[in-house]
Amino acid sequence: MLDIRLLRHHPERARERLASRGGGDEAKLDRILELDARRRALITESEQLQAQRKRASKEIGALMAQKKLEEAERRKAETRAIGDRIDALRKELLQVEEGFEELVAALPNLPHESVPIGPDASANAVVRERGRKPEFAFQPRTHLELCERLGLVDFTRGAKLAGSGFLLYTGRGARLERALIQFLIDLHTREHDYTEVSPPYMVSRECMFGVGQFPKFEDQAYAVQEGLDGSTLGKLYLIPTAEAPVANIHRGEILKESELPRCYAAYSPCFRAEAGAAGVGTRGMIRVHQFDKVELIRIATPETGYEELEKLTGHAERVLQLLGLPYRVVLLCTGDLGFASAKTYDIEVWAPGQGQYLEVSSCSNCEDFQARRMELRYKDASGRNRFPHVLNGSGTALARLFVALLECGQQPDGSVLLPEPLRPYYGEDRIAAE
RNA sequence: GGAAGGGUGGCUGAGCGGUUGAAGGCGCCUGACUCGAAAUCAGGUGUAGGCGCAAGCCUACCGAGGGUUCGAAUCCCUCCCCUUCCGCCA
Repeated sequence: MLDIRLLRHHPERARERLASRGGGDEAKLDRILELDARRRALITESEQLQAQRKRASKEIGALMAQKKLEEAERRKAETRAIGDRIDALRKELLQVEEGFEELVAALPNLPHESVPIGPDASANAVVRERGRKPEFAFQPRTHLELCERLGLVDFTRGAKLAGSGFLLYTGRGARLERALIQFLIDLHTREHDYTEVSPPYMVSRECMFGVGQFPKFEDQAYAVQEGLDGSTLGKLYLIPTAEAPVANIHRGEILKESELPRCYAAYSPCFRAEAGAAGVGTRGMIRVHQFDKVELIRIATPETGYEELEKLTGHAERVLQLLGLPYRVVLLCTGDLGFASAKTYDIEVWAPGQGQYLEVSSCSNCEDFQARRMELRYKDASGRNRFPHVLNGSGTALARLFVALLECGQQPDGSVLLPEPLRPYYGEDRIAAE
């Protein structure tokens, strides 16, 4: 949620920044400002009347105490009229506020100045590339072939169980997945500064609103229904990312500045309906309805928000460095930026079987956009309550990491050599060909 | 799921229709006393919104939402959460 004061005092800046996203949201500004003015006028008027009524009520109380009942009755009748007027104003205020809030909540975050301006992914900037792409003396196989030959994932039966887009990891594939989760959590909690948390995999709509997932992307979420009657449908949602529960851990709280930054690492499965994405790149495990991910969250002061973003991105990169996977870091342009984010780095890993980079992490500073939505604040040194910056990044998504590990580590004999740091977790140095 | 009891400020705990944003205590901050500290004494100590250059003024908030009333922390209704007991259950 954007700060209404910012919109009020610097509408031109807001208009320009919103326009840079290319979503046309700047067109809503005039209406928002109009509703804001009306809203404040209504508040002022009704509060003046309330003050008047409050005074009158006290006087009536005094009259009653003095047994001046007749006069008290007369005053009651007068005061009732004030009450009626207040009710009418409040009713209008409620309506105005509803429309106002709906519009403000629908505005995306303002891109940071350092974000390149552009309409879509083609304007993203590659910030750095690391690692050497492996060269093969043979035709590298795709992860699909490797999974099949090594018996790591049963795509057919996965689809039988829940439809296309659901995976059944089997045998050594399931073990590798589990090893990766363990490896990632250990990395972020031991070498980095994260506290491990294990959140609910369903959250309330308040949480979904808090991170900016709702209302805009409601069609991308799986809604859960409890029991037979349907009365609970829409109360809980399967999380599309652990960001949804974890960023909300402190919703509605006032943290102490000395407690910042708060850093959490969480493993969770992620559920995404991917409505409208059917048919496009849906084969294999690159785009699925359920995948595992380790998510990193940092809650920091606004002063340190952007340092924290670099740090967070570095933590996610460390994963790929340790696993010896070639990757690049991409700075998203204004048009490609997520709804809640002010600045995002995507980390893409090289997948030789695909001949392309796959996004395995997205590290964002949402500034105070989410904090506002979830009423998360902190008390600064001078005792003032402020909204902190909330950052999130994948550290990292697993299905695609799995793909890159297989495709990069494949050997001429069809086995897959695992990177050194992963071996203790997996228990062997390779996935041998059968 | 059933029954009972609860949800009041940073904590504890009164209030049960009127001048209560909320007694008392604890904590915290400032000052006095002290060489210093403790103890003691005095004062202060919530959040949000509106108006105002500011000082400040006003409004709302006692789990959430509605209702009754001139007036609600106090009365009524609905919902949520917590505790205990019972049931069910991984």
